Amino acid sequence: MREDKGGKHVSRNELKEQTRRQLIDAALRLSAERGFSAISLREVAGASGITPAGFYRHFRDMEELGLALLDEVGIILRRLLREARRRVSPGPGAVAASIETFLEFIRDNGNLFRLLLGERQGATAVFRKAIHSEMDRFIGDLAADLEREHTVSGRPLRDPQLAAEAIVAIVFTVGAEALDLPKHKQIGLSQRLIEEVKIILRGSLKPMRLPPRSR
Amino acid sequence: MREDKGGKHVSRNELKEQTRRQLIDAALRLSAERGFSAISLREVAGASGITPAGFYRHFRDMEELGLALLDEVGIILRRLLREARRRVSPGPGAVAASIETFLEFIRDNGNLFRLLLGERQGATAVFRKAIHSEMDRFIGDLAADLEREHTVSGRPLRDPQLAAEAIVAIVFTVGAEALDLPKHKQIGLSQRLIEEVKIILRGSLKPMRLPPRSR
DNA sequence: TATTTCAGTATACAAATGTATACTTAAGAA
DNA sequence: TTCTTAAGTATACATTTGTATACTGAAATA
Repeated sequence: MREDKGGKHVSRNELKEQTRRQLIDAALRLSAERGFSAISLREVAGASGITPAGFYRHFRDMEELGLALLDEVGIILRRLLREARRRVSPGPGAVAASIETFLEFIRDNGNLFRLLLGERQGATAVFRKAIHSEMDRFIGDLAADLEREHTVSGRPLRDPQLAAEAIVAIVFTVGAEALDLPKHKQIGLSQRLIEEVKIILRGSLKPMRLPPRSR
Repeated sequence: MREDKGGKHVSRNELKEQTRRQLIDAALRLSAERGFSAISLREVAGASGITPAGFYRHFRDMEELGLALLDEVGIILRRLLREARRRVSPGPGAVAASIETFLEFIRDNGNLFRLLLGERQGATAVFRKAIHSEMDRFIGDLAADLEREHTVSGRPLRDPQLAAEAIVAIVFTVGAEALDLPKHKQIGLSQRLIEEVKIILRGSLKPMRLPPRSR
């Protein structure tokens, strides 16, 4: 049995949960460099301080571990939107503030985002599907937010879903670039990102009613 | 030695080039399912009909093979823009036509695009860098095109580079989705894609000069 | 206290991997 | 024609991989 270092009475479930976390964290850490699909079951087990066979007490295989990681991504993404809603008051400057919040989250959870972005095409079909539904959910939530709150000078968006989709595509693409950039180079990136999101919002506004033209 | 099937006089260089192509094609074919980083040197060699050691007569390792694949991607991308310029006359409907051209190319070269998109975060740093410069080049070319040609009702774009960046992000993101979708489901996707690109172009237009407002 | 449960260990094995070495054999040069 | 070059082969080896089996010992349960 695996011993809890120093401690006494540790419930079995607690101990198991603890090991599970180690597996997840180790996988996350290892996948940062070469990507999740390139790391092996044995590596993860080793890095978590258990034997390869022990791995199977927690996950059937690496794919199942991967799905567990994706669950975490989902949680982070939802927290991200909640947080942004809490901190960012609508009005001018809201876009910039939201983007900053997003980039901050990306920095704090780099490895998770790397997983999300890196395994989007690779890996198995199950994996891809899981990632897509996570992204779709995020897009849907963002669309709802946009619909509810985003009106520029009283004009609502014509198609919040479409705008959300475009914004997410760009924000994630640029976010991925930001991930392996030294911090001082990220500033310019976030500026560009903000501009691009504004472009999308502007382009999504319902057209102004033009004053009737005299002929 | 490897024999050319049936034929007689085949120059050594020809034969080598032929094998090289087989390696490249095999790698492309194999990487379609699990992603390039998941395929082995032996697999590629085997699928090309040569022994593992023979591989080294062409590439130092898998990474070098990968870079050769990326070169091909670059060629395809440049051909894509050239073709689009040739077939699509400016004016209304140009966006839709360009997108259709793009999606067609993606379908015809699915595996190459999969490589480009799938390995964007994974793999080694060298790889990532190569992909990024390929993409940047594409963005630059597109920006030049936009600057030269895109004026909607006489209004030019404020920042073609920014618009191009946003468009490429979206087009590639959606294109990646399209890759593993049955053909009949791709139609809706291309509609959405067209809409989204239009949003960006609209949002990028230089603001109209408003008629002086009476106070 | 006696019994059961189960997270983790120890060991083993076949398969696949990247690479090194010496070789064959046809094309090309002398 | 003889000699050289080099694309591809044959073989071998140490590593790493995923997985199977029997096990240990502490926590949970009765």
